[in-house]
Amino acid sequence: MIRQLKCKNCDISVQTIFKNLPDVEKEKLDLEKACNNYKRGSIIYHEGNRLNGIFCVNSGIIKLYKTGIEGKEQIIRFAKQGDIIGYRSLLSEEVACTSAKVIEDSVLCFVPAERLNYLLKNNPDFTFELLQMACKELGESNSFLAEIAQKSVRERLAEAILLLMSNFGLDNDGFLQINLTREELANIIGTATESVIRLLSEFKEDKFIEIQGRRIKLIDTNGLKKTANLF
Amino acid sequence: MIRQLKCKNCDISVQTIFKNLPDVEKEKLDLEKACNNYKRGSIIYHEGNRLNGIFCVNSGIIKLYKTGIEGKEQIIRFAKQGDIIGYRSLLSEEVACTSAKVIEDSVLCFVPAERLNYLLKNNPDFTFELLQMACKELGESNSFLAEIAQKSVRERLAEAILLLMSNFGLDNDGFLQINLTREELANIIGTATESVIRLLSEFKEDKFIEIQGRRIKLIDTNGLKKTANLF
DNA sequence: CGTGTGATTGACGCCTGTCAACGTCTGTGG
DNA sequence: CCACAGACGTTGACAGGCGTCAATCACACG
Repeated sequence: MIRQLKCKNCDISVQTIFKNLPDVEKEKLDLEKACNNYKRGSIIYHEGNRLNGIFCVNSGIIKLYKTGIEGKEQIIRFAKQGDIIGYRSLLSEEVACTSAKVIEDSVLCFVPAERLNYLLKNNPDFTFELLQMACKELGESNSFLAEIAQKSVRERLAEAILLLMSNFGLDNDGFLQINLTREELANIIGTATESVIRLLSEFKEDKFIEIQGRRIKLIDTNGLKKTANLF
Repeated sequence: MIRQLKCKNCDISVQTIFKNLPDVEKEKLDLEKACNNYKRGSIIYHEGNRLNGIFCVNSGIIKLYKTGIEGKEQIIRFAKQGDIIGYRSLLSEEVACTSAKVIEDSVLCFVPAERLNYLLKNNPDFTFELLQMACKELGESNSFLAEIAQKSVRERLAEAILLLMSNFGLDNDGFLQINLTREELANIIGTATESVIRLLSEFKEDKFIEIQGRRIKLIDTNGLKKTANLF
């Protein structure tokens, strides 16, 4: 447990779903929520768990994934500063359809289900914003589905790298601001680790990227776009 | 244009998202909505269109799909009696991310955006139900994503047939109550038409199904479940 | 220094997409 | 009523993308 963060003063650059709540609601929220540190590798919740609240990401990166045949992970999405996780299961009143694992040390604020339900009942604007968020996520999920179903592994990897760029950005040296293992990259696009390794080497030869361990430096995004069949 | 259907008396067996609205709201809805007949093959809206309302399916079947490279369709989902379509784009304030095409003659009720927004603003319960629906759909989309990314074409086809069964049911003779072309089946699971044809023949030889033109009769659902790696 | 995790490379072969040819059926127009 | 076009279904041949297996290397950590 770290010092309690105050929603009212929450100064993270990316705003959260709670940003438009009146101050009085934020204060009530502060009284009930719990903020915690999570180390890389920690599991926030497992697929099949029944959640009793949602988590708001104050810092760090979480991966949400489903476990398929023989334990192979399929990464569904990432959550970073300002995102919330667990809301889908809670709202649809189903058990969690993904597991959530920390891939970069994180601080998460836990909001109990009762408080969320209270907000939903008494703040129509809040509910509407959540609805909008869910619809956006649904659109992304649908797009991703079509990509995976129709494109080759090479195209998908190029596109995944571009997506990671637009989600997490580049640092001053042009490196992706998220570092994944080869296996995690493979689990985003649904392929084998070895395939990712071979294709990354090809992208390097094609001068699209440079590689330093897990860090990927973007050199030629247009080349990647062409490879991914995007225009 | 067919005779106006009345939400208040809407007697379709599957209830719609509007079911819990107070009668007074249903009456207002009736004054503004427009009901129409659509023939097989009609396009309701195209990917990229900006929608100015949503459609409620009174009867028939609609397919929602994205168009990929070289015009290849990827079917995202089907909508049948009681479902609504177009709400995702409208709520997220984006252009339509799919096209909607009639695959079985349909009657659709069109609800203008202004009326929907009015309902969202004044009926918190309605908004919440919509939120729940979006979250459920998101869960399905995520599951489907993992299936497609990780399973072989054979497994996916078996699973798709089972999904169609649970969505549309069987008639008295055990036939799926939805008839798709081989190409449409292929576009659900992201494969080539020829592959679907070959695999359907195999499933027939394995005594999982029987085939009469486009109609598929389920014989051994457990066999299909095993083939799909489901338990 | 041993252990474990992750990265890499090579060999191998099957699944599956593509291309081409042909059959079947339906609706349309002469 | 027949010819024809067009959509859909089927089958075969073929190649190559990509998954799998196995061996080796690199690196961190206790």
